Amino acid sequence: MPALDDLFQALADPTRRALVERLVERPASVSELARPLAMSLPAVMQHLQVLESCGLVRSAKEGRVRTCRLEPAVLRAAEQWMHELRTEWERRFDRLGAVLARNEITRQEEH
Amino acid sequence: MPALDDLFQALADPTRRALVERLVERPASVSELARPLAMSLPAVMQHLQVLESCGLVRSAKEGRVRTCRLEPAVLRAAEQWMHELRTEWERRFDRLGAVLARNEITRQEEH
DNA sequence: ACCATACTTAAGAAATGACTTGACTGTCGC
DNA sequence: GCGACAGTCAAGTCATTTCTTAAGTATGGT
Repeated sequence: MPALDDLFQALADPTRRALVERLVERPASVSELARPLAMSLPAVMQHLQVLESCGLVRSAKEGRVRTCRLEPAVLRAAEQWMHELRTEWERRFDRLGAVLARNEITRQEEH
Repeated sequence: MPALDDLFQALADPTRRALVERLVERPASVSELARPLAMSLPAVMQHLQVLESCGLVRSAKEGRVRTCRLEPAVLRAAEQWMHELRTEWERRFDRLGAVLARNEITRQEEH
């Protein structure tokens, strides 16, 4: 699933996670997003492009200011991938535990 | 949070996600994991090292075979990060919706 | 002892990622 | 019109990632 590639890749960078955490509060312009970050404006733009191309962020330009907003639908996909993985693992793990417990009982009964 | 850096970075690669999805079923040896993959064994080892160094996978060597198993605790951290982000966003979004609706009513009452 | 199995290590090629600076392009306010 | 502001484009640099091949180390079976 190449969508997950891009999403996880996007979230792997601390600057981009900071942008996302900032955007969760409210939409913001590019320079507003750049202000607290210790890097050039083009660098921030590149991060925003990554976030936008994986669908996490939408932006629109009005006059000379581009406003960015979060699009959480994609987050849900990743959240679900991890959730299914983890619950499936726990399901198998519990079953394994049950098997081990049963063997333990059986072994005791053999004496 | 550098732990999230490493975890998301690890999950951004489709080969590594495939390894994780394979390991969710049951523990496996290195060559067992490598068999279905179209790449050399050292490449698979490197992927496993990435998974191990972010805490997603544990492995132990017995005789000449190294057995790898999944460690889902770290998954939970990422799952939670995304979940909190998304629910916080939805909370703010709902509140915004309420404000807009109230303004709409107010505007209608003005007529 | 000998050979195959199961990794392990090291070194290097090719592609990608995360920045930088410098030069531009549009808007806004006066 | 003109300067400042908000953003954009284009190179170019440096580090990291992903994969390769080749050679080496244990371990297990006979």
